[in-house]
Amino acid sequence: MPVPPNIPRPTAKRLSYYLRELEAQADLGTKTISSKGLGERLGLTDAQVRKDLACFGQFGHPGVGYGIDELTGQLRRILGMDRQWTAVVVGAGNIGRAIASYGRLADKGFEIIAVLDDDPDVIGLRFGGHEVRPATDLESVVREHDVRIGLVAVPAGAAQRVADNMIAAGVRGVLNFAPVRLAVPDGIAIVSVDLTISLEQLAFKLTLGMPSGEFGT
Amino acid sequence: MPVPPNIPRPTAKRLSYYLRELEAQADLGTKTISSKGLGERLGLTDAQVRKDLACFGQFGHPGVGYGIDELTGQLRRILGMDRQWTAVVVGAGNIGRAIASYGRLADKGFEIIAVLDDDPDVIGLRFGGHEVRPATDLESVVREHDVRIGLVAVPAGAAQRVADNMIAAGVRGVLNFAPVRLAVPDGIAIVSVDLTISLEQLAFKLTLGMPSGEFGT
DNA sequence: AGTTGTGAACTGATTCACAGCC
DNA sequence: GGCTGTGAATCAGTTCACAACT
Repeated sequence: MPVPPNIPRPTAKRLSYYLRELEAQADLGTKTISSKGLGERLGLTDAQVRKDLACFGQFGHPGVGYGIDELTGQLRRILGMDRQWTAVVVGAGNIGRAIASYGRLADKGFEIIAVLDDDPDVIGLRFGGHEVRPATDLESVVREHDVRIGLVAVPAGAAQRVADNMIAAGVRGVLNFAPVRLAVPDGIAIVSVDLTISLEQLAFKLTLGMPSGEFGT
Repeated sequence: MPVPPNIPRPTAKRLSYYLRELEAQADLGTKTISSKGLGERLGLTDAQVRKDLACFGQFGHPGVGYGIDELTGQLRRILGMDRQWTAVVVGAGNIGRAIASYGRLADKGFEIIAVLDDDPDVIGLRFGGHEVRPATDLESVVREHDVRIGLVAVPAGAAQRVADNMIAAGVRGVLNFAPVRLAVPDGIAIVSVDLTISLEQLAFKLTLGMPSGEFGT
């Protein structure tokens, strides 16, 4: 079962949540979980869970449920979490520092190769074991370590330029924390996280009294 | 036009992005924008933009487009961005510090009333003008300032407990940065941001070579 | 000509419901 | 009895296409 076929977008979003929940269950020592059980913990129907997982093969056991270790392994493989990912952070402001200091990333297979900034006052400081290097090192860092992922943690005004530089240097995917939409060429993956927008969504739910659906928000 | 009717969920998610883009355009001095223009900048079709906005009334001008100031005002009102929101941050680790120091929030109408933590080594430190207070102050802070929003910036193991405390104290919406799904009672809004999941989604796109759709990811 | 607002058609996702298996 | 996998039915969101307006 080498490459999965065409996956519905909403399914793709839920996969990571399945994995997170399965790992939590594994820590609790549970060995098996049903689509109903998994769905309940995630606010999904049992049918939804089964349909999602069935996209990739049949790893359930009728009458029993899903083996947690087995399914975890499958999901890790599907999501690409069975390999190591290399990443570079540009921007050593508040967000960049928080990322650099966030230990859990390494456990999950994301290795931060370097943290860069162009502010001379910041270069040389250390965060989470990374000494901040000059932004001009970007290209050599990416090339030498074959870095695949770039994290944009600079202010909005610099974000597009930084992303362009990353991509020019060879990065294949960008995680953007700046509050702008970045234009990227075809074939480059992008995901954005915007604190202000998350807060706005929350405020909007509050003003409306919306039902608390979760995913992707 | 007091309360809007039932809004499709995907529309609700896009609203904040419309507002962000409109504000960016306003800064550039543009006065008017068409559904096509707005859609292009956000990776949406013109029809999509019009349908979304039409949910709330008719603020477009045939042959001309949408007045940027006018539409910005409407969206601010719809999203609840015309009022001030009060928030409290619990957890003064990496993420909590980054949030406390993030100046842009105040501009957007989100006022951080206090930053709390239960670690004696951290209490008393200052971040972004906030002195970290003991976590036991939560209830009094929320009651005294009628705080509506709670930001959970603690490790996974403490997140549910902190959220429960916030809600018991009177908070109405929770923005969760911990990598767990929080259970909240009906009527409480919740939005989650999980760095690991964002990175996983990105890695997944990379392994698949998926088209770069954007929203909610 | 350019653009909005909207019903109708279409596309895609979710839920239902049940056969087959443990 | 409990559970999965899946075709069929339903539901929701998007796109189309066009009348109305400037």
